[in-house]
Amino acid sequence: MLRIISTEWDALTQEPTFKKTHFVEEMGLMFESVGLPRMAGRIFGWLLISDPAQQSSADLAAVLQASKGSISSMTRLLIQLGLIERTSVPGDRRDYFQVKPHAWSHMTEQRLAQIAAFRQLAEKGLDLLKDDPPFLQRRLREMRDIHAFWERELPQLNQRWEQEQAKAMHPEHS
Amino acid sequence: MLRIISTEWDALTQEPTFKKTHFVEEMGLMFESVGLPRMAGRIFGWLLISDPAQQSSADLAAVLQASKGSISSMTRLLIQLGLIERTSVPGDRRDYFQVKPHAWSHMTEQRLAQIAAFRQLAEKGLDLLKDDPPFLQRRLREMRDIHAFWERELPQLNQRWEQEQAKAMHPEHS
DNA sequence: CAGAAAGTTCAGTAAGCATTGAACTTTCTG
DNA sequence: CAGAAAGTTCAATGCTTACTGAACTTTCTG
Repeated sequence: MLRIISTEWDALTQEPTFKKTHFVEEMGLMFESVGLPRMAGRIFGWLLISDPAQQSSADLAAVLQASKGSISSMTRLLIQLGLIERTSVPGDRRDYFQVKPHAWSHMTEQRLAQIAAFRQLAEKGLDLLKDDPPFLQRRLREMRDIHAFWERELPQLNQRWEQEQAKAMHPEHS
Repeated sequence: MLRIISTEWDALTQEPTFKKTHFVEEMGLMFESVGLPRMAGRIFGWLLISDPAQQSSADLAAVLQASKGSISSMTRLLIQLGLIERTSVPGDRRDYFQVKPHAWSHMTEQRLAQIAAFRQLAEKGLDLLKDDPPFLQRRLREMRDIHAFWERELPQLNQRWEQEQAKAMHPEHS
């Protein structure tokens, strides 16, 4: 049996190359640094470089050496975060997962919700200090104002990104 | 002994009011939701509403019911994050902590570093797929492009904020 | 409808990390 | 310089939470 051993031909074997494993692990660490489970990062990382782009639970479990249960709960989390989606194929009992197009805009919305929460908390704090001298309120005013600023500007920026994307898709309209 | 019991007069007793405790706890949860230790959030929360704005380690330990060790390591973390700073008073052995002015701009820089890391990781991934058909590369191109976009735009937005702030401080120059 | 394959749930385990408390170091004071 | 107060470090602990594996449910096939 001839077996081609190369970092380039792993599409044939569907075994992750050393470099690809490394990429997957890096994404795992990245997710951890943002406070998300490492395994969620691994799954997302693999779905970014896998061939084909759609991978079943069994595929993921095999490649990432993880249990079915872990794959199940982490894919659920990733779907909830809006980073991946589930696709099904007629005549195939299995579900497939793939990274969701425009996943990152969705991430921006999540971020925005966080910013809004911080602004609201700052306002609660200001209410507690409403009878205190202004210089004691400064800390909280700064917190409130900058978050209100981001809350105002980020959606606009996101919109601009989406417009630019649309333009890049139809360059003949420019 | 006459003891004034009121939610408004706690500046005299330096005991946190129920509402203030609640604020502190909320900030703790907020920090957790961003992947930071809850105690760091509590400290930061208290420093946002304390009177005076400067608080010693002993103050923090007493108000937050935490150990000296915990205060020590969490203040170190907050300083490293750029959220608080240490101030010393001549003729006073103690160190005081206070929220750092413009702390949030510093947070933006941290965020920017994260975005840059994501863009770089996307580029690593693209390199792994450089011999694959373009449609397999799309996932990573999108990730790379949007992060490059934020990397370009966020600093500008931050600059605009700082300018607006400077203007608000010297309205006579407008 | 029986059997099998796919997927989910959940109790138990393991690992990581915040937190404590005690020992240690540093810094100031009389 | 001795003593005390402030602050840091670090080993041990407890808690949270990711992860596993087995039992269970669902969905498809012959």
